Amino acid sequence: MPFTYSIEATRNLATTERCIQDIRNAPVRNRSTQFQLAQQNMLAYTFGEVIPGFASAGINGMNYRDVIGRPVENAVTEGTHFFRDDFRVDSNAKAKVAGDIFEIVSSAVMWNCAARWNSLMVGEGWRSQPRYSRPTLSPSPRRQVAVLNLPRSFDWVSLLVPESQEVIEEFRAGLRKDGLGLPTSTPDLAVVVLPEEFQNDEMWREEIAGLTRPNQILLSGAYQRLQGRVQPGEISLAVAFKRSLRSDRLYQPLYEANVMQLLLEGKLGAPKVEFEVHTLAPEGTNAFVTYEAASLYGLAEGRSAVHRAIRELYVPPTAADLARRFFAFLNERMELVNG
Amino acid sequence: MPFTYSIEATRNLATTERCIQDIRNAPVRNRSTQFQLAQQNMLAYTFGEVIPGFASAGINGMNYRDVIGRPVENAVTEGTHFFRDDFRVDSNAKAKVAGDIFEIVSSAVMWNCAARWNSLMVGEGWRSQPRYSRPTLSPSPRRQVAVLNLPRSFDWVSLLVPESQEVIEEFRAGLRKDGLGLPTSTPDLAVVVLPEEFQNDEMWREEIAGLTRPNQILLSGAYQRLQGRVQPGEISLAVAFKRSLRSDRLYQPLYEANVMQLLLEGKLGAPKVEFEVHTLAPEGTNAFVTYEAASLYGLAEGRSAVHRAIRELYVPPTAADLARRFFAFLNERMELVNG
DNA sequence: CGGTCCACCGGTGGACGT
DNA sequence: ACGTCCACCGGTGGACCG
Repeated sequence: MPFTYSIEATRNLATTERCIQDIRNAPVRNRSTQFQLAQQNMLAYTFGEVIPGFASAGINGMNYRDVIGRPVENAVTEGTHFFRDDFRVDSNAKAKVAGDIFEIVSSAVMWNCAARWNSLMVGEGWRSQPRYSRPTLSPSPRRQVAVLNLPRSFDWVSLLVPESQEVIEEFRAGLRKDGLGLPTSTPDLAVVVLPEEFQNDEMWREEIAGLTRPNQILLSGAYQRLQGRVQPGEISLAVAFKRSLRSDRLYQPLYEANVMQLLLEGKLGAPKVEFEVHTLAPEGTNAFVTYEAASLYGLAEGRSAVHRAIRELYVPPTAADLARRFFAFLNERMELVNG
Repeated sequence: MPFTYSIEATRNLATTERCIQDIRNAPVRNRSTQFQLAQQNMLAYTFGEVIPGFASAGINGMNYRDVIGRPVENAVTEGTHFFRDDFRVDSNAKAKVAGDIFEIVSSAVMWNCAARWNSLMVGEGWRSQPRYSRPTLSPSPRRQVAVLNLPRSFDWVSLLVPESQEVIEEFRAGLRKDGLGLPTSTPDLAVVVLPEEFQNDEMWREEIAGLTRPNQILLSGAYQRLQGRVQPGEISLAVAFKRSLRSDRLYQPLYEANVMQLLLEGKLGAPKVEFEVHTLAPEGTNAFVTYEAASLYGLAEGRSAVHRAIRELYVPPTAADLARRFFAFLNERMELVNG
């Protein structure tokens, strides 16, 4: 499965494995979709043997926006090849798939970073290909992490150990008496401290070679292994991925960060909740200003150590930059965990 | 200008007044748009002599979703008439225009409600056509209101009197020292107490007959008259309009309501900030749950009188329902203003 | 008049439940 | 198989600025 479109590779695909599915004779009720962008097949096609940042220097250092755009590009090439002038997909289809791909590929990059990091933490040394500078934090198996790409409809509270969930539940019970609530949703990705019971599992130290369907399932299902096993202070990082920004599309992360900070810092005594937003097209500077907003919870309490709700709006230039930055983050943040 | 498409009316339009503008020979840079939905012309065409809720019984009681959909429907009819098979607009064009139309038409309905309300408040009695039940609050010129459809890029803080803006500025200055901020944006619409200097102006008591271009300008520019003249406690209602909902598109109002509550209630001593969301297609019940969220500011302070950030998610069945509900709101809320 | 910015939302691929 | 739900974002018309 090639990163660069290959007519030979495409020809060898079973129709169910193709990036474009012709559904003109099996339409979805109430939709006019003629061709589907089979997003999981697209990932397997373009990234089946490639994880950016852990591939060739050419890909690791390639403009990340172009890397992320490649699956749709390849799919359109395939669709045009098979269906010529009949082929058409709505811009909203590309938008949806491009967004999911940015999230899934970035999660995979961070998954491999975590694998490499964990391998160092258990005393296996620092892998050298491709080369990243070795973190300086003193290794400890207790400082391993898990990268969790969280699914649609998720509630990040379900990651927490039962005792912590109960604290939140009691708090909510009080609110419910007044017809109020404080629903939680989710960031796209969470980095958590690897619970003790998994610290000898090799799977958390294995870099994946590509986003084959089995590896997609491994990464997208990883969260299930950790539900109910994370301490409030062990949610080390939350990330929202937005391929491009619009001024009205900035607020789900901003709001969720505020809620996480109220519950984790305010009710559960956790240290600062690190929540960041990644994008490839910020479209102006307004978003950077919006994300300077102070965390409302800290403000209202009149605390001295008020901080931003969103720690940073990050625009990864290349996959290698994303990886380097994540290693640096781990090197700093994991010092909080007793080695 | 007919609510129902009329080939005769269309024929009499100058090309600059048409709902569809052919820009194939004058394309916008970096866009592939062939035909523009001229939204202001569309409003003038379909609502030039009609304000729903203040029109015929047929329109006032018509499904509001259909009312709001009419301008795009008429425009597509026009485009098909003039350009046959060449005519095409992207779904995102319809989406943008439909959203703005929902906002502008709903603002016009509420503008006329305010006019009728104000006329009662200055002692002119209760207009009877079309019939709405007479509010019971005792009339006072000081209880007049202004309905402000706020523009893109607006900052609601600019409505406040200078002294209040200064309080907020000082608060922000303190935050800036730590590299923090608390930027404000805006609801789509604000209902404010009419400042004393305007309480004899007739314009605030005049119902408009339709959304002709001059009337569009009157309504969209009204906010300029009140900037710097509103007391913190006089922002009576904030509204966000969202024609349809998606789970990720709920949060700008939710966040902005929280910020307004922190600043107006917390820093400026205003009573409860009423912020609501209107939609025509909630798509499930999830949004109702999301909007049960307690206001974070009140929560953190541990106050007794905690309330929701968003008071209600409202789905107007008809324009008459929207009008009735707004009259009822004014009847209740304006009691806070000394008569 | 051209370029930039703003905030609009509907069409989507996949997960899940019946 | 089918229906419902979820959260993805890019193409827009107009305001504003130089």
